[in-house]
Amino acid sequence: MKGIRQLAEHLAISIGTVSRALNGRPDVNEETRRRVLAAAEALGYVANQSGRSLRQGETKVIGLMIESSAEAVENADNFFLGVTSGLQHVFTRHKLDLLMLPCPSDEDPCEYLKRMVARRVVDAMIISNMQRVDRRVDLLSRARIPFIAVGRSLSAGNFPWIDLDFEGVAERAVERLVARGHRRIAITAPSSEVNLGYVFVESYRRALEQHGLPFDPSLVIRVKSSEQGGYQAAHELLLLEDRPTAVILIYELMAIGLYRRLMESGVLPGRDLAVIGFRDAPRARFLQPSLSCFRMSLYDLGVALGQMLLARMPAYREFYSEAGGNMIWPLELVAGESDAFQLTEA
Amino acid sequence: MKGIRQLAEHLAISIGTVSRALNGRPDVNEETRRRVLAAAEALGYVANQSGRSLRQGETKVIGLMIESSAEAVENADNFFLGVTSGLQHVFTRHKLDLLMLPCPSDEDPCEYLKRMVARRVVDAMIISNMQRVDRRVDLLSRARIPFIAVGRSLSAGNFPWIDLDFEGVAERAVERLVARGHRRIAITAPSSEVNLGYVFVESYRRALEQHGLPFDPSLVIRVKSSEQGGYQAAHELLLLEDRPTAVILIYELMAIGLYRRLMESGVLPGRDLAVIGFRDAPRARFLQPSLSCFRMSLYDLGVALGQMLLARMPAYREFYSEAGGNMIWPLELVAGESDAFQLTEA
DNA sequence: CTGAAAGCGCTTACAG
DNA sequence: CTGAAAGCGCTTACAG
Repeated sequence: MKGIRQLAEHLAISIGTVSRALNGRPDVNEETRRRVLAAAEALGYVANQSGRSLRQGETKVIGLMIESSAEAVENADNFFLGVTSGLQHVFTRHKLDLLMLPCPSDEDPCEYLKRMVARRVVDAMIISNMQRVDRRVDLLSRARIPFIAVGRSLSAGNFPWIDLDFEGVAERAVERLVARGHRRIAITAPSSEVNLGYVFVESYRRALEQHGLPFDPSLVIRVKSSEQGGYQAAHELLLLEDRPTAVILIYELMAIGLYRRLMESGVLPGRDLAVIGFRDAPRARFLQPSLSCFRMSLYDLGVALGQMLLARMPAYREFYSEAGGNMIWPLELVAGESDAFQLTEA
Repeated sequence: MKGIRQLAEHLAISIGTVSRALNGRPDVNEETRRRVLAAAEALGYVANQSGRSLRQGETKVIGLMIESSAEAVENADNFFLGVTSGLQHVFTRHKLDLLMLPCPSDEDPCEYLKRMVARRVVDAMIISNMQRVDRRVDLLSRARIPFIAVGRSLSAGNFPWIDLDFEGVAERAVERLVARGHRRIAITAPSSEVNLGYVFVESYRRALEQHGLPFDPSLVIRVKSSEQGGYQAAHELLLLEDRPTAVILIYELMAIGLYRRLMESGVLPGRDLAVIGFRDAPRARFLQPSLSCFRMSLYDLGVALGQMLLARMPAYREFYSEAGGNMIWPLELVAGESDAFQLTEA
């Protein structure tokens, strides 16, 4: 089946009526609609998206931009696939399709986005991996493309985002460790300019302050957000003169490499060093001793992102309360054995 | 900047000339072309994709279908992000964009694909997660959409695919284990209808045969392709009456769960049980003792997939030799300590 | 309730 | 080398 014209000819009615029937317009005879739908089904007709998009000025596609940098490829823990389900749950109701736009690692993310937006392949965008200063925010704002970001950024005053509750994580982790007698608490931070690193370190600094503990820059260990980074972090940690008694990790998979390096040196997590991980990851669940970490539902985050995005789109606004511009996504502590010991005064 | 019309007005020339200049047609005055390109750049004009697609009958988009089932979300080891880079490397040359089409977990993959194809959002498709009988092959063949599959299937006589060398993996794994004195060699297989499970088990059966070993169905342990599956596999393996002395794993991350369960029972991989993993995964590199497994380049696989796909597309055929319909992708053995011991006669 | 027609933004024969 | 015009497949006021 080629186009609507062929379908109309086959039914011996006009293309206008076919279109109206297919699109559920009320002003169509029910018998006619039935015939049209049956014929479309039988002949496998589905409207050409380019034709629709061109006419309607919208594509019915939402884009999720992801970056396939070498680091991401090696280490991403399928954060996005998880979020995707939740997003689709929301979008499906409105017959919107979600497409993932992978930015090639050798292309500037902002240029890539500009190209995709200008070509009008999507009606709205979800961006993530927010940088401290992120030109994409400006780009999308100026182009008036509805968008939502997974993560805060210093860029622009006011744009919609949902970010993980790094403050809460840092606060509860520090509190928990302090309660167990720790005074020298290290933290890992990403070596890149991704904004969450800054947010996390700052939250940690404030949490220490609340407990009257000094902030020691040498305890902020900057490494790649990967298992290798975790290994490296443990390595650096072991070399510190006045070795910390606890460490808080920023990235879910770091724990695996960290454990490995610690054990090579006979340092046992949960006995010689308290470890608190970040997001609960399936891969990390098998760690021994079990890792204290924070849990969240990627699916629910996806749903929230989807709803907040649609609330910004004129065509769907009515279905969703604006619900403010942005949101801090809570994480729940999952207590493990990796920080269960009480530190005895050395 | 809205459309080509505005750009043409601004330059006081016709839209035809603007289009030709932008598309690099030779029949344009160089001075004119320069002006057009400069204005487009300055005003941020990029051709609306719907307009182009409609006129040209092609979208310049290649789709990569991925399935975001719960299992995939939990466990996929970013196979696709890795392949993506290689694909883009090939597509970029032809100004083709790669989009990932995530099939919602509650939608039938074949229906989803049908919808995407009928809407004409892509010019060609890459499909994967091939089922034993996969209706998508038929669908795409009949719709005459160029496509390539990552994986074989029993469906249809002749369609283009690249699959991993399960035969070679099974052969070399068995050979290696036999050389170390093993006679009872277990294997894990996926519990689903995914075709690679069948291929792998059959290859294993043949490899045993070559060494005069009997095929014992109880040594084929069917579990989910995940870490949890690996844990489960170890559990079942330990319960076997005549316990095997070696096991070959089908999925990269299984090793993590398997190690965990073995160690809980005081069974040490590489001493009490020989283990050979499948694809080398970053996460598995930290296993202790180090895992013998097979390595491949996802990037190179992506390049090969991209080239083979373009060879099937009339518009790009000339740049690529057809190079046969399909291909077995080799994997290289990475020897570790998990199977390094010689089995002494019990 | 239905049909005829316009037009979304582009590219491309066709004239000149 | 450039312009005017047709037409890709749709949807949607507008008549009737």
